[in-house]
Amino acid sequence: MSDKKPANFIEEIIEADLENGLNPDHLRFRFPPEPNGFLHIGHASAICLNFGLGEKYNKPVNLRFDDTNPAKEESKFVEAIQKDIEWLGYKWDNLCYASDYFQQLYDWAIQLIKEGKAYVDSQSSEQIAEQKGTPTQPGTNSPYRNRSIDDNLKLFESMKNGEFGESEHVLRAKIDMASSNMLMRDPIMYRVVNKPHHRTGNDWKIYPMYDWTHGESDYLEQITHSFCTLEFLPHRELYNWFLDQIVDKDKIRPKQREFARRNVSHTVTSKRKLQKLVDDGIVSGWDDPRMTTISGMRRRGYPAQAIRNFADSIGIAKRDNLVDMNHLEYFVRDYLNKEADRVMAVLDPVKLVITNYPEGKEEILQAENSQEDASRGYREVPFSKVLYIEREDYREEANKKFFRLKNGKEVRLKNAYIIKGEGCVKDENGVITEIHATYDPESKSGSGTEASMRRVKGTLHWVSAAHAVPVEVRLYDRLFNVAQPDADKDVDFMQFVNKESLKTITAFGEPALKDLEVGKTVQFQRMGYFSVDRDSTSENRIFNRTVTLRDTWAKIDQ
RNA sequence: UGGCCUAUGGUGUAAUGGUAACACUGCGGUUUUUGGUACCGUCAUUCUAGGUUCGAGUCCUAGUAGGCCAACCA
Repeated sequence: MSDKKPANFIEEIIEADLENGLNPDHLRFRFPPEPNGFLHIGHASAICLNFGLGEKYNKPVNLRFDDTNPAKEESKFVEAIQKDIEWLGYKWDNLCYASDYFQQLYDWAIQLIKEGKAYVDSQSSEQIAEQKGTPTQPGTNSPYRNRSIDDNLKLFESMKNGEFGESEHVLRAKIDMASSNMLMRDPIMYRVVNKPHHRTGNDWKIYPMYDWTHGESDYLEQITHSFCTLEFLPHRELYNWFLDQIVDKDKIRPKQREFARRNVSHTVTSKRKLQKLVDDGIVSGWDDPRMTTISGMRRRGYPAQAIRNFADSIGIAKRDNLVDMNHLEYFVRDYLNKEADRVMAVLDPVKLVITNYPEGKEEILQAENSQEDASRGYREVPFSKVLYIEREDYREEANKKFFRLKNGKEVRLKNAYIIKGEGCVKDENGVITEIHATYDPESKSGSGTEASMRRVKGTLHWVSAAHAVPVEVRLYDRLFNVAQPDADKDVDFMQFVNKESLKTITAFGEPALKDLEVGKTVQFQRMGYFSVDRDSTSENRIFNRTVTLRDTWAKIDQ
């Protein structure tokens, strides 16, 4: 039993089982992905649930690949999925594959046939579908339902031996064609698939269906609690029926329970839709930083811990939900605020000339790496007469709500001096090409002088023009401009793609940017968090905007 | 025109028959060498109608709304 109060109904189920005599030493969970695609934010929630349970109770969690359909599955997904789970920071106990159980499943199927509980149906899939009925109408029995056990055995073996083509025969459980649960209407247990399997090669010509495989796999691994999403709720009856046929009373009987899938706004997670975004070139691939795949979020610079904190915070329940993307972003900022070093980079540069600063003079200033954590120390930043600042940080005139640089008013250059706006130079189109300011030599940051302590409302980031490092910056925004792009089945989700979800610019950064390694995330002060992309070369650093800072000025300015 | 699941602020979750709580967002404010962070304040008669009870968000009934179920997918 856990020392903590149950956080949700899933934990309550576990606690109740423990109180009713389940030996806590037997607790075991599993995460069972199908290796037919990349993991996304929805999977991340399920991973955090199952592996989180393992951590909470200090009990093992298996990673099991549900690889029963060689037509869709590939080993590259097996590898990608493992990488994603490891990146999230979880460790599985046993690495399992449903395909490891093919022989056992086959043997049990033979047993069911011998007990008269399964039969070979030789109709087309259309005929079988027709007899299945509808949710409001009962089904009818297959003409092959009462085939002799011997015939069933022989046919099933022939299926296994590859003597039939796909769809000629299937093995069905004999349950109840009139059940109100469609899944109990003689569900298919095996079908012929003429494709090599990524692990078993050509050993098998028949492959077990999900329902026949999943519960039995849980049983073989002695999983106590098998948690899945709500759409599997009707499968529970069948899960239990299959277990009833083979379970040994002295062993753990796994229990399936269901929770509501957790959805995040402004994104899609269906494999088909993600593929479409890739195929249409809307994104650069499955790990494009705009994708809410785990690999995409990793590349974007989202910390694994932020995703875990997010999953933890949204909880788990049974009602439909749509969690706002800004909730996820909150945890990204929350984590990065504490963990990311600060640097200065100017995204939309305009020249600032300090007119009273000596020509040719250079100073090396000390800049703190983090206001949140002094122990992270200081770095050196060069200062000189000509700098770059953000174009939006200067106005010739502005009201007093604008506390950035304007003519005749003072502002502080972060880690440097207090300056006063003196004017600007414009080109023939009226575009500002150069801003002029004077500095107060007594006001150097950290000097301890009275002038340096002067209270000035605005603080700007800057980069020395002569020392500026040009870097490519990819400004990412939400991929969709509506909360639920796929809410309406009759409306194409593609029309909600945000055309401005990526803007690529060249920014000027302080020299320290050159040394950041791929995957490192820093805060560009006042601008947001940026992560070094793997497309970077030694000459050209490329930064992905992970997330902006909260920006109350942007709202005021509107 | 069947069966099953669900319904608590803008969003997500909690309250296990006894004063509707927490987080995010929004709004207002304090602090600040990031208009960031931190901190403070503020935003709900729990889908509707009946019933049980001293007492109902919680239990019961009916309604309403949303979701799931008719792949040889998982």
